[in-house]
Amino acid sequence: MVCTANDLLGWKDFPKGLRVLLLDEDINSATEIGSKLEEMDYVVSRFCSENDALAAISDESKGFHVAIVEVREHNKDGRFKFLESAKDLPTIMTSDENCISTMMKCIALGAVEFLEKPLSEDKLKNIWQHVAHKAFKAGPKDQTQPLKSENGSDAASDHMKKEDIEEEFSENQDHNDEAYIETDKYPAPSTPQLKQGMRSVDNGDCHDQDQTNVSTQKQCVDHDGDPKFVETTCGDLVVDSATTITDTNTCKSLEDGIGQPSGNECCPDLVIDGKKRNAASEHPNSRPAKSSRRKIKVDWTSELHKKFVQAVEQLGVDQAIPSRILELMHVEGLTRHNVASHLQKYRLQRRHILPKDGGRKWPQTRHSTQRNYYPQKPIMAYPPYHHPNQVYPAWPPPLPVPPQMWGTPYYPAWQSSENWMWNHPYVGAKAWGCPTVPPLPHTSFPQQSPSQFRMQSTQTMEKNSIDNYPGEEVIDKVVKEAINKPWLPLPLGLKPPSTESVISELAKQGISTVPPGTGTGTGIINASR
DNA sequence: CCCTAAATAT
DNA sequence: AATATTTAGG
Repeated sequence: MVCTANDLLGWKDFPKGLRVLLLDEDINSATEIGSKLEEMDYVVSRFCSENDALAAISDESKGFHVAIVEVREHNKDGRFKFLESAKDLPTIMTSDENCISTMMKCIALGAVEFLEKPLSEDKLKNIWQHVAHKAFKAGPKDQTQPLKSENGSDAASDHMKKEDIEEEFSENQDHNDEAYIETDKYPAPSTPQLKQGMRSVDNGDCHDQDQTNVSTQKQCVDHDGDPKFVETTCGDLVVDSATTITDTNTCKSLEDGIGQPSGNECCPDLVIDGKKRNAASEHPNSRPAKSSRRKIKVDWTSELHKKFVQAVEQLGVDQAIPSRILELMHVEGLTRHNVASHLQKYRLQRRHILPKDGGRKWPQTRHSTQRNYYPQKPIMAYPPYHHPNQVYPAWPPPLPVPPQMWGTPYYPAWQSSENWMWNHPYVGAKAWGCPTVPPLPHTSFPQQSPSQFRMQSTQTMEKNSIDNYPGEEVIDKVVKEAINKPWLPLPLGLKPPSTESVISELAKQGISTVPPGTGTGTGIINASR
C-alpha cells in the first residue's frame, strides 16, 4: 500500500504500527529481525516463501507499508520477481551475501535500499523513512489507495476488532504510554485497512491477517494464535511434526566458539553443528520499546539445549550460573533470565533424576566454591545406573514409548530425531541430568573411539563397579596423568576448559597475553559480551 | 547477582 | 499437560 502525506499526518505515534512484510528463508534471521521490529512496535508479517508473500501483497487488506526481503544467490530470481510485483511497496533488500550485481539489480528493480545482514536495530528502526519518503512523493492526496474493498464491509469483524483493541488498550494502560488515550492506538494511515491491519504489536504479526498463507496450509496447531513463538515463523517450514528446527540456511555458523571438539566424544556427529538457534528478541542495548508484553518464549531446542548443557559442563555443574552460562552459550538474543529459568528447570530435573545422594559424601572433593545444588557428586564418577537400557530418564520426559525405544529421541514427537542426539546410550550431555560419562567400559559402545577410554585399562576400572566411585588415589592418578600428557584425551569424560575460561583465568592472574603456538590452533574466540 | 518456589502465561 | 517467564523473597 502507499501512504500519503495525509496519512502520515494523521498517524499518531508514527511509525509505530508500521506494517512490515518480512520475507526471509532463514528462520533464525527472520526471527531475529522480526523480534527487533516488533520491539519497536512495528507489526510484522513473516514469510518464508515468495508465493506466500506475493499473495499477501496482492491482498490489499494487508496494507503493508514496507517490505524487508532477503535475497541470496539461489533465490534471487524469485526475489526480483517479487520486486517487480511490489512496485508500490517500498522494499528493502537484505542479504548476508555481498554480491554487488545482485544488489545492483535489486536497486534497479526498485528496491529502496540494500542492507547487509545482520540487520541491527539501528538499521531497522529507520525503515519507516522509506514509507515517509514515498508518502511525500505521492503527495498529500490519497489517490493511490486502491484500498481494499472486498472485505472492508463486514461490520461484524469490526466488532470483533473492537474487542481486541479494548483489550490492548487496557493492557497499555498498565504498562505505559498514557499517550494512547483512546483505542486508536495505531491510527493507520488509511481508514479502511485500519480494521484489517490494525493489529497491535502485542497481538503480533500474524494472527488473523496471515490467515491466508500460513495458517491455511499447515494446521499448525495454535498457529494463528501464536505468532510469537520463535519457530512459528513461516508457513512453509513449520510443520508441526516435522520439527521446529528446520535448518533452512546455514548462514550463521559464526558464534560457534563453543563447538570445540572438546569433550564431545559422545556425539561426534553433531559436534559442529554450528546451527545457532537463536531465540528471542531481547536486546539489552537500545530498547526503545518497553517490551510490555511477555517476553517471547524461547524455544529450547535440542541445539540450544545442547549449548546450554555444554556450557554448564564446561563450567562444571557447581560453577554454572546463569551469567556464565549465557556467556559461554554465545546465543544472540538469549537473556540471562532465559538461561536462569532453564537452569532452574534443569537442576530440578537433575534433582529428581539423581536424588540418591544416598548418604554418599564427597568431602574431599567438595570445593568451597562449589554449591550444592546438585544432589550428586559428579565429575569423576560413573553414573550409579549405567545400564545402557535404563539410564536416567531424559529430561524432556520420555514419551509413552516402549522401553526398547530407549536411545531414540525422547523429545516431543514434533522434534525431529536428528535434533536429539540421544541415540547413543551414553549421551549424557544431551539428556537432562545425564552424566557426561559413558557407562562401564566393558559394555560395548560401537560409536565410541578406542582412545576415549584409555583409562579403562588402568586399575581405575576395577574400582568402578556399579556404584563405586573412584577413590582419591585414583583421582590423583588421573589428574596427574592428564597433566603430564595433555595431548591425550581427558579420561572419564572430562573436558578441557574452554578457551575463554582459560584466558579469563590467566587474566585474573595477571597474564594478559598468551604466547603463540600454545593453543591447539583453535584461536581465540571473541570475548563474551 | 544468584537461588527457589510459586504464580502465570502460552 | 508441559514448559517458559515473572514475581517475590532471601
